[in-house]
Amino acid sequence: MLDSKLRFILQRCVVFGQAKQVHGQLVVNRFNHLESVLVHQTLLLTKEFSRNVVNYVRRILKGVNGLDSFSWGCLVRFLSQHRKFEETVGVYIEMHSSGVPPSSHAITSVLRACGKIENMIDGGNSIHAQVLKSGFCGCVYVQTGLVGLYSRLGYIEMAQKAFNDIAEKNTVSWNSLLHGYLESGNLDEARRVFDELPEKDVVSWNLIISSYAKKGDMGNAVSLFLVMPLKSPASWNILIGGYVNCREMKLARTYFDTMPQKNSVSWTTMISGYTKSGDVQSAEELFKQMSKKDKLVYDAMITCYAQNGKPKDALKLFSQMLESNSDVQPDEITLSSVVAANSQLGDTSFGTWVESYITEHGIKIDDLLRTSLIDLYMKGGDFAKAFKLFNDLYKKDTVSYSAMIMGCGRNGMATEANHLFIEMIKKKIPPNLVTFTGLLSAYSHSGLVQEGYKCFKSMKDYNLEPSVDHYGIMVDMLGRAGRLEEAYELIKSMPMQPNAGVWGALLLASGLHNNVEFGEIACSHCVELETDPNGYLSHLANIYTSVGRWDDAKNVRDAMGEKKLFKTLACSWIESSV
DNA sequence: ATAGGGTTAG
Repeated sequence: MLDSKLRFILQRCVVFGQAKQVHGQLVVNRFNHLESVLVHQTLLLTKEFSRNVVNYVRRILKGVNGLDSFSWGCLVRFLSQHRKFEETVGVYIEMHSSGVPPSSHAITSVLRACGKIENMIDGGNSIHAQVLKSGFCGCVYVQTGLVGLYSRLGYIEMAQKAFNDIAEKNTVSWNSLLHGYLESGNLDEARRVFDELPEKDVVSWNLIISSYAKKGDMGNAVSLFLVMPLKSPASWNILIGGYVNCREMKLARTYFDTMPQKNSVSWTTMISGYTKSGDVQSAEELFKQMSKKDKLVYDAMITCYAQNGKPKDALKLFSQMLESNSDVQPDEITLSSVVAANSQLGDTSFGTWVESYITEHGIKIDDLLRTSLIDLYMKGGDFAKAFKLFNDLYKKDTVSYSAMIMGCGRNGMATEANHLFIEMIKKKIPPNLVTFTGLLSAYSHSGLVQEGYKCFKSMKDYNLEPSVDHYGIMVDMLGRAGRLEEAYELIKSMPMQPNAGVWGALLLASGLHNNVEFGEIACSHCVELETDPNGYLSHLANIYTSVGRWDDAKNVRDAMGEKKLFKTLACSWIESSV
């Protein structure tokens, strides 16, 4: 009787944020057995993740005498719900080694966490073994947790086996299996499971629809969407996401505008869609309309600016994010975009700021953030720092190698670039177009034409088709070396239309070697391709001057600013060059 | 159990 009254009072107190005072009273009055209620209530009422709450609960758990399976389970579940998966596993292990038997909540939560961590199959297996010993092997929730674990880690046969063992399967069990087939890419089998599913709920529908949407099969996605009996906001968001992936922003917008209950996922999806299609203005409009902005929306908008050549706007928004006293705090994802923005501005000093910010706020530096820092330091010429960060990478990949090689390329460090390239090939890390941009510019800056040529030719060995930019670098390299004829031949052999950059490289080289013939050809193309031709024309005029053709130089200078005149000039040059 | 944010070139 007393207990139930106390329980009630306790709950009210926690609601009013007085957990700590109540806890003191409990200890003084030796009502320690009620501490688990306190833990439970505290965690239940904590909607946002809070480090303080976790520390507080852990302190209580450490102080509790005797086994409190329930409280530990609450904490494990809390961590898992807030996506702190490594910590979930850590606390579970701590609980286990304290001799506390796991509750079913603890098991399902830790299984979920294992499924979200890469290479956690061993951990998952040992928990599976514990389940078999624990007496929870007949519990649907735990068994379903096992299906989910194997599904997420990609062991679909194991998932199917765990599923078969469930005596009374519920919809969640079915959905977990469905998820497994979708993850393994077996859409046909997934569809079979879906069709067999006795009581489809909104998640079953969302799962199958999202797999069609991910594949870009919007026809199937929409027709299922239309017939599903009850739509959740997620259903709408899945469709919007599907259209975003197909770059069908108009259609995405139609669904976004018609959906009855937009949530912040809907807004973020739209903003990142506009980011990818370069429509900063539409993204900005949506962002401004949003009333309650969460961290992910801020991230999306900062990235939008950073990826669309507006690094200053990215930084402005970032400082707004820091100033707002709400609960949006930057993390490693925010910072990777912010660092990228600073790289564009060439502000290396920012690196120092970020690094101290990271230490102060306990943000973990992951490989993506590290890669953006590498780029920042390489651009700023702080090679020692960049190489240190590079060596600290947990897993070096195409992007991080390319960032290094690009940095070497910019700074004419051909030996280092080549060394890095050989290393990545040895490690079977596939190079991409960016890698070769870096490599070629390294050779170009060092005047290593032979090596550059070989490198350019080798692109096809990696199934890479050189882009306009690669041709541009090659033309620049050959041209600087005085091999203008070859450069011109290369341009003529291009499978795509040369752009102003390519012709500009030839023009520049013609200037370096006072070559009128190629200078005229190159200039005429540049003039055709660009709206403002004066820079090119002045280059050409200089070439004429350098060979003593004063009249021609004067003609060209007169033509500057007069569209008609240079058009006629351009025509005559093109004719004469054919 | 389903839906949203990140790094390398131009």
